[in-house]
Amino acid sequence: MEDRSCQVLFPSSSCSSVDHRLSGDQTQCATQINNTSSALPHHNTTEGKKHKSKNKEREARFAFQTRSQVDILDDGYRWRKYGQKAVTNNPFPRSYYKCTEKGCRVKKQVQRLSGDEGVVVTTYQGVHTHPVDKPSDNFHHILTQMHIFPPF
DNA sequence: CGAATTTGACCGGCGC
DNA sequence: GCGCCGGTCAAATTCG
Repeated sequence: MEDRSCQVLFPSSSCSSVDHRLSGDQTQCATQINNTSSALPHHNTTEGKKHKSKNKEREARFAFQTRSQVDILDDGYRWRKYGQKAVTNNPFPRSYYKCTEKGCRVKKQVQRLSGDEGVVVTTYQGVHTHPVDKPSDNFHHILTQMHIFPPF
């Protein structure tokens, strides 16, 4: 376990099967508000076209722990925070990020270890479809890496 | 002015 | 069936 140069193995070509990606495009979130008469700002009654279940297959997950003081590690991609929730058994909240890349629906989860606030757990979900355009030398020492495979 | 962030609400699954 | 937990969206706000 020597630190060569803070090189992180991304799930690009390591995974055995690459057919995890959808071959078409079904999963499209067309959740758009086209009803202005709705007094309720939340979810329309006429909607309900959320294809979600059916394919319980989840994208491969890649998690690794790093020692950092900031939750936001610059890996060369731009992330947009879309949520923050506190998990039980953890004094620190978990942050949810999404890749701002067009067509790239990669999600990232950042969570601090309970007890060790110096350790940050970053979990990537999905794979990037675009290459990095920025040097990701900001990576700190990777403590542990783990590949989480979908239930099936 | 646009994009990113913040925060609260709601949904969906699971456990009891 | 209800409550809990985790995850996502969406409107408002702030930053650039």
